[in-house]
Amino acid sequence: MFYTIGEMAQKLDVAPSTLRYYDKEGLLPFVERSSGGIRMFKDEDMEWLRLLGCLKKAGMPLREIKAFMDWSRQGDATIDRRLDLIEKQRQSVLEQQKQLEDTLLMLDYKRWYYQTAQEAGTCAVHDTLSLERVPERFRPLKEAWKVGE
Amino acid sequence: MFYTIGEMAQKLDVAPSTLRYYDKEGLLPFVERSSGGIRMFKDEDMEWLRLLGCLKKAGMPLREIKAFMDWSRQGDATIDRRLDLIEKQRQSVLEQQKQLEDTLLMLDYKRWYYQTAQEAGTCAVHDTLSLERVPERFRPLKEAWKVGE
DNA sequence: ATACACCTTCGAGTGAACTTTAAGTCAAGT
DNA sequence: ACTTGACTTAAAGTTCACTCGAAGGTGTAT
Repeated sequence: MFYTIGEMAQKLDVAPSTLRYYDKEGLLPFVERSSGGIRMFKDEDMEWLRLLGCLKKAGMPLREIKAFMDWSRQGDATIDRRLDLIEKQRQSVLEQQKQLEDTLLMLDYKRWYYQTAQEAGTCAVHDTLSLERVPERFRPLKEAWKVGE
Repeated sequence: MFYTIGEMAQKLDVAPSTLRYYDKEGLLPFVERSSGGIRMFKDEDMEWLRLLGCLKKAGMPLREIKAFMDWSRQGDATIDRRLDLIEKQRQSVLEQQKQLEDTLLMLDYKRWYYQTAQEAGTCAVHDTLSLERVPERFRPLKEAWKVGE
């Protein structure tokens, strides 16, 4: 079962031009062509494309994704390098998770801040708010950051 | 206590040119200048800059961060819009967290895959590996994705 | 007073990841 | 055979977030 670039793009929710761009950059060396030159995507191609999307969302640059792809095609001699790359990226994801947690706490604080201000009709309520009326989870944040407005 | 752009950049671990760029884009309307035109950063400016860095790492474009900054300076009439923006970004962070968790599971699988391959000296071990020798946490992944190489 | 490090603006350049455009080809339906 | 819509390429354009270079000003130490 084959798909055209448009069908595959729809399945993956990306623009066809994006897939052409990836192909041009050598990230899709496996896609076959019809006699007329039209790309024919297979179901198994989607696995690699999903992995690609996953790595991309984790912040890996296309150049590194390509390196991984190239090494994969070179066989067992590149296992070490591939493992290194995976571990490097894994570390990066762990750091990003920590970062997002900090950001979420901050956003939760801001949300509470503006919800409170909305009810009062003014941000000025926060000037006259004693510390014990600030939810506990936000207190370390206020101290470490002194986040006001 | 005032800091020059270089000192502030060092504190925040960014390039001075980055801070000048942010200023040019209207993200730092509060920085004062000496009589000679040199930027004088205050300690409290760092709070906003840290918030900025936090939002940036959460994927918020500078244009939206600027909107938030502009609204903040316009006073209580913009509380609703600010709350909307915060909630939108909070939602985006929650989605990113889910995404990173998926990616981490995938990277953990790949790590196990290549560690196993490294010990065996070849990726071919995985062809002859029965399903019950694949760690349990990776099995749903294999099924949903059929991730091989 | 002069040296020196660091500051200023402005405009141009960079790199990543697409996206669009133009000119043309392919394949299916009538 | 012809129309139509989706495909092809190459090259140029876009957006984002910086980053750099040139030419000149600032401020402090000696």
